[in-house]
Amino acid sequence: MSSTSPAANTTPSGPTSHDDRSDLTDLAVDLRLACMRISRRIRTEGAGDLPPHQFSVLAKLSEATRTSAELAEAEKVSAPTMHKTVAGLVERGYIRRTEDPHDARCVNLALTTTGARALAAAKRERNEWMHIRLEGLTAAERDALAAAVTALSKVANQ
Amino acid sequence: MSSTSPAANTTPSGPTSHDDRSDLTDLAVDLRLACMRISRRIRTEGAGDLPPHQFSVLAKLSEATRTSAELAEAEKVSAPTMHKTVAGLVERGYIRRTEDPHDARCVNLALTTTGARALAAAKRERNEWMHIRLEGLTAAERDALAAAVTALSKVANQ
DNA sequence: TATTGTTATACTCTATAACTATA
DNA sequence: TATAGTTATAGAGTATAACAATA
Repeated sequence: MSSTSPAANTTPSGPTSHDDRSDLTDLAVDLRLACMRISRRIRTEGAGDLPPHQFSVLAKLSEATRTSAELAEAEKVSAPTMHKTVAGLVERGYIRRTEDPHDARCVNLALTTTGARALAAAKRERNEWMHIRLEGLTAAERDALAAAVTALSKVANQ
Repeated sequence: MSSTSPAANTTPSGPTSHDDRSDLTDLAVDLRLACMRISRRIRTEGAGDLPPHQFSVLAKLSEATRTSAELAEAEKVSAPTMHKTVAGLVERGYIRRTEDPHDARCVNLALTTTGARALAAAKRERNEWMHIRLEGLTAAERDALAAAVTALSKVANQ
C-alpha cells in the first residue's frame, strides 16, 4: 500500500504542511490516476445512450440558453466539434435553435422538454455508477470526499 | 447553478450526515463531473507525445511482462484495440515482443529502456498539470484533497 | 476587419467480425 | 474445438483550415 497510498493525512484538524514539493507531487500523481480511471470507467461502464459531450451540453443548457460559441468555450472544445454535438442534439429533438433578434449571426440554443427529460434520465443513469461506489465506502471516507469535492471542482475549472 | 454546484459543505469541521440518499447523490454528481472534467483536461492540455492508452500500457509493463490479451483485459479494451496500441509502442521502440517458449501463440511484451525513460518523462509531464492546479489551491483545500485521495482511489478501483 | 456559424478533411481511439496459427 | 494474435472495416469524437454571412 505504500507506493499507491496517497499522502497519508486523514486528520482534517492539523494543518500539516503539504506544501513540500514531493508531497504535492505525490498528491498530484494519486489524484490524476484516480480521476482518469474513474472517468474512463464511467465512460465505458456507466454510459447510457447519451454520450458525455452531449450530456455536458444539455446540463449547460438546463441553466440558461446559450450560443454554440459559448458552449464551445465552456466545454473547452473547438467550434466545429461543438457544432457537431449541437447538430446531434437537435436531430434527437433534445435542443432547439432559435434566431437571435439582435444578431443574425448568432443562434440561440435551448433545451426542449424532451431534452430535459433525457437529461434527467441520463443523470440518474450516470450517477448510479458513482453512487454504487460511494455506497461501498465507509462513512468517514464519504465525509472526506464531501469535504474535498469543492477543491476538486476548483481543480477541474481552474 | 443548483445542479452543477458542489454539495455546499465547505466546513470540514462538522461530521454532518452524508448518508442521506440525496446527499450521496449530490456527492456522486459533483464527483463525477469534477473527475471527468479533470480527466478530459489532462488528456487535452497535459498530454505530451504519449497518449493515455500508451501511457497506461507502459505503466502496466513497468510492473511485469504481459501478453497482449492480459493487457487488453487489464485495460478493459478489446483485443484489436490493444493490438494497435502495442503495435504503436513497438514501432516507437518503447516495448519489445518476445516469443513465449511454452506457447507459440503467445507474445510476451516487455518495456525497453527507451520505453522506461519515456514513461518517466510522460509521468512527470502529466503530473505537472495537476501539480500546477494544486498550487493554485489553499492549504486547507490541499489538505482536504489529501485526506480524500485514498477514498477516491478506492472508488476508482472498486 | 472581426466574429459566428458552418463545411471539408483528417487523425485517434474505439468496437465487432472474420481470419490465421497454434494448442 | 478453443485460444492468442491479427487484419478488415466502421463509427464516434476530436482537431485545424477554409468558407459564408453578418456586425
